[in-house]
Amino acid sequence: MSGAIDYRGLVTEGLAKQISEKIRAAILEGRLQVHERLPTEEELATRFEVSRATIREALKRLAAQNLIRSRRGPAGGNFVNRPSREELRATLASTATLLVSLGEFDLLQIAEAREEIELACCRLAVERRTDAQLEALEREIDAQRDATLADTGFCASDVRFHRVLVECAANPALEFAAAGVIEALQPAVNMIVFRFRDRRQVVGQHERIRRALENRDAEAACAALRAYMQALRTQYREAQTSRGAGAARQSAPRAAAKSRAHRRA
Amino acid sequence: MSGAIDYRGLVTEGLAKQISEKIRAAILEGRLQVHERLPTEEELATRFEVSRATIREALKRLAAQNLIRSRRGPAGGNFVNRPSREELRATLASTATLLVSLGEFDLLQIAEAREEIELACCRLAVERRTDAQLEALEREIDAQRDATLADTGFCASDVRFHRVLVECAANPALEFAAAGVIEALQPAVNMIVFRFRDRRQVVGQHERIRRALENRDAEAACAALRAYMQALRTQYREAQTSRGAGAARQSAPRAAAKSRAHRRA
DNA sequence: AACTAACATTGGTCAGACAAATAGGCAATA
DNA sequence: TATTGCCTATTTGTCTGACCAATGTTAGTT
Repeated sequence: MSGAIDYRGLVTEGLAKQISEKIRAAILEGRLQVHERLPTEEELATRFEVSRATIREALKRLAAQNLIRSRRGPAGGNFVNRPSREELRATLASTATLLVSLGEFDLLQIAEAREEIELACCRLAVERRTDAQLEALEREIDAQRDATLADTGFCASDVRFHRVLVECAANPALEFAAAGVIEALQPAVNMIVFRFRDRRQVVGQHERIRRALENRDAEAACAALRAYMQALRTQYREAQTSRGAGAARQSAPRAAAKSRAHRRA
Repeated sequence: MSGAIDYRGLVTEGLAKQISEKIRAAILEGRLQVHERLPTEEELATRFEVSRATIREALKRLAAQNLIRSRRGPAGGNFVNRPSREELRATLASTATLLVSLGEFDLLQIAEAREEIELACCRLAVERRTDAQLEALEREIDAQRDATLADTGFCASDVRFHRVLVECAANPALEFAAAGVIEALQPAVNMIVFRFRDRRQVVGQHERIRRALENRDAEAACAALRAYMQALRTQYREAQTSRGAGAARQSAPRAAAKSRAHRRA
């Protein structure tokens, strides 16, 4: 009969991977506290009965996830890291950017997701925004009014404006969810914006949003955000259609590289 | 004069890290296509003028991010990975779980974020849901009605129900944003739910949501979701207050471990 | 007391070797 | 013919042992 043997369950993964999983689990389950020091690499090698090179490969995996940091010297070693907000935001944004560059998301879908999340933020923000945040928004608006500002600088300021808007909602979890979606747009926006963006319109909508937050007027804030997103969507569509021919030329080398590549996996 | 020397720009980071960044950049910028094969470790070592061990540590960093996969043998090598949706969801959920376990997020904040995002999904879902998705929701509801289902199974089904709900919105970007926030709750919910969860109430609200999606009634769907979240919040609060004494006892060993740990960094 | 130099500890890198997996070719066998 | 066993080349996985580099400690010197 065919069910007589359990074909699965073989441990085929490398030692380094297994070890990194074990340490990772220890961190996630709290058996290793933040800022606690791991045993030295030598001792880990002894305890796991593998060589130090294998331990180091395992530790590199964790370091890549910012779960540990390492220092040399007598007081050195490998320490459990407390990931900072900024690092996590960067990780998230990088993942999201990768997804966009692989073509997993449509720009219009991202815009829709942004609209929904930022609308929620607007509703919460009118209650919770601080004066300092209002000033931060104002600073970005001022920066965006500067006609000598380069396009990349304008886009960066745009992203910062919306990041502050999300922060006004005073909900780290929502901030976390929004970070990927907002930052993922930046490179795409940068590619499009150089020709199509109407700065005055954008600044005007930013100004409307800021004023609505100041007056704690949720309706006005949402309306302004909707207008902003509507304009953004229109610009995307214009850019997409007008880039049709250029995009085909640009993507040709990639296709060639793809067929040349060894794809034996 | 003081500007004669450029004091910055010293490379203090390890070779492995620098190399992994270079390869990572090549992937993100499209110079390495998905499924394309990297040079062999030996050749990379030659080209970068480092040892193979260093190359391997660099590759491990990328492997930890699921950017590459490796296979042995003549047709083997290191290949650029196309991250699957499922892997990314797992990565996101793991990051979110870490944040929760580090106490970065309050459960009530997560609930608020979930409510906002899932409300948006409900509004979109009533227009876009498919019959297959309705059936998937129905299946989870049936599973949740089974009184013999263990608590962990009930929670898992609950998470799946809401995941399908998010999928109904037919927006991958929104799905991406929601994944972390929803899955981050699972372990916390598991810890709380064993005593406090009223299954019938949960199932009833799930049923209301499903029916509202079936009838494409956005108002009803949102109302049911709000009720679900309200109940969840109440349960959190009950659990938090009633766990006051027990939590103190549970956290004692951790505090001891913390003071015992070498925190020389 | 303050500075200096040697020392010990620990991660970072290197070199070379062998083990293990895997594809392809080749021959023996039913 | 089709299957099986075996050999070989290639590439990643792991091991060993060594030395380099950073850094806190400590003893010695001024």
